[in-house]
Amino acid sequence: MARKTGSHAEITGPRLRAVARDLFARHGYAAVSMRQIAAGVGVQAGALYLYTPDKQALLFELMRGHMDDLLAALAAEPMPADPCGRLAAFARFHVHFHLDRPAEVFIAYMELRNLTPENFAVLERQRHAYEDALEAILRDGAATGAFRVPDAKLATRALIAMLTGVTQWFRDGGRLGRAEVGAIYAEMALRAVGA
Amino acid sequence: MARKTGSHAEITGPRLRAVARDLFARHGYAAVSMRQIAAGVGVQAGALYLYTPDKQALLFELMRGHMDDLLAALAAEPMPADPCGRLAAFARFHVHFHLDRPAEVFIAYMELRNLTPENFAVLERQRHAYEDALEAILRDGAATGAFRVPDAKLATRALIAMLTGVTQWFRDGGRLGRAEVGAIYAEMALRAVGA
DNA sequence: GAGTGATCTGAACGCCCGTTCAGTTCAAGG
DNA sequence: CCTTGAACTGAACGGGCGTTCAGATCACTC
Repeated sequence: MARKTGSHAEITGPRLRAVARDLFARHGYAAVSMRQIAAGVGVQAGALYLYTPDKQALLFELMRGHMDDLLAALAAEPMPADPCGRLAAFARFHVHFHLDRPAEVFIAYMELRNLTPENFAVLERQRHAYEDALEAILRDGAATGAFRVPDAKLATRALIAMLTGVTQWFRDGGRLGRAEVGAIYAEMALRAVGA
Repeated sequence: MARKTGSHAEITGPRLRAVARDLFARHGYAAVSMRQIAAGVGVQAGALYLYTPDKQALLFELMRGHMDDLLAALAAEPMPADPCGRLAAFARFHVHFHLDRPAEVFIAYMELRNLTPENFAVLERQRHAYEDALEAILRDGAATGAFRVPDAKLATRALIAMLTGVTQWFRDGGRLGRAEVGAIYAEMALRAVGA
């Protein structure tokens, strides 16, 4: 009964990843079964293994892909020369990027402990690379006197936590729009480091 | 082979909760089995049901207990009269309280989606009550002109996310001590709202 | 020292898990 | 029209899941 009309690898593959992403984000990696994912794709569980070696790879590829996108998008973001402008740009970028990908963000922050140690190490490196970009901005600003930060590493983590938190409450169609929210967060970030 | 020497309900009950807390925090609720918890307690799985009606209740009681403690501790915290002093006190309180309970904090932020809807509603009310305490400080400060916050609700969530983030990186014996970290976070919180 | 009841074991219940694979279907190429 | 092979099914594998419960054990009371 296989090979129904209109079923192709080019459709099933991406669909698998989309379904897995949404289910992992909603219920958590450990609580989602391959059979549930298969049902969402519209296929039997066995067929999933034509598109992924196992469940762990499905999770890892989702998370690594998200971090790849994040790092690439940050690199492509136009950055002003002065520390204040750069911090504001970073904050707006971070807020907008994360608001555009709520499912991926949820997974990226919640499922780290479900990665194998080797896969976890890869993600840690990527996360570190991203944090380094912000830390560099803060160190620059502290050096030029634009910012007052007692500890650049602490401030980096504090700001990222603050900015990422936006995904936990923001809903489209609410009281505030994305641009508005991004601007307010950028302003709070600047003030937090004494700009 | 039951009723070994030295086995008592007063020991097994609390021990069950401690083991469940640590395992839930480390591996996640969905990934931990009752048999694993029983092994940690030093008992067969069936015996756990003398101390909890089911796995869900175990999770819920841990989370509700944590929020009860949080709200009670906040109520008992001495608060200055002026908004700046209150915000600084709140920030230091939040950082210290959360650093003292890393396992509970992890569970409280990661396992909300594994609660039944009724249990989730209870936790939501408690979380809301806690956020309201901070929001009241920000509104007071905004009213007296001590703070500049375009949106008190947004600022509340931003600050709580920033402060709670401390648990994700702080380790005892590291470069910075608890009091130091609490002071820096308090300073960043004050600046973030334009104090 | 007999009896009681709290405490716990160990086996079982029905069910779901991730993964494998022989076999079936069918669009496309020759 | 026949062959091929990509795409998929459906059943099975061994194992773990949460929960229940009859029965065993033993500190304690009287």
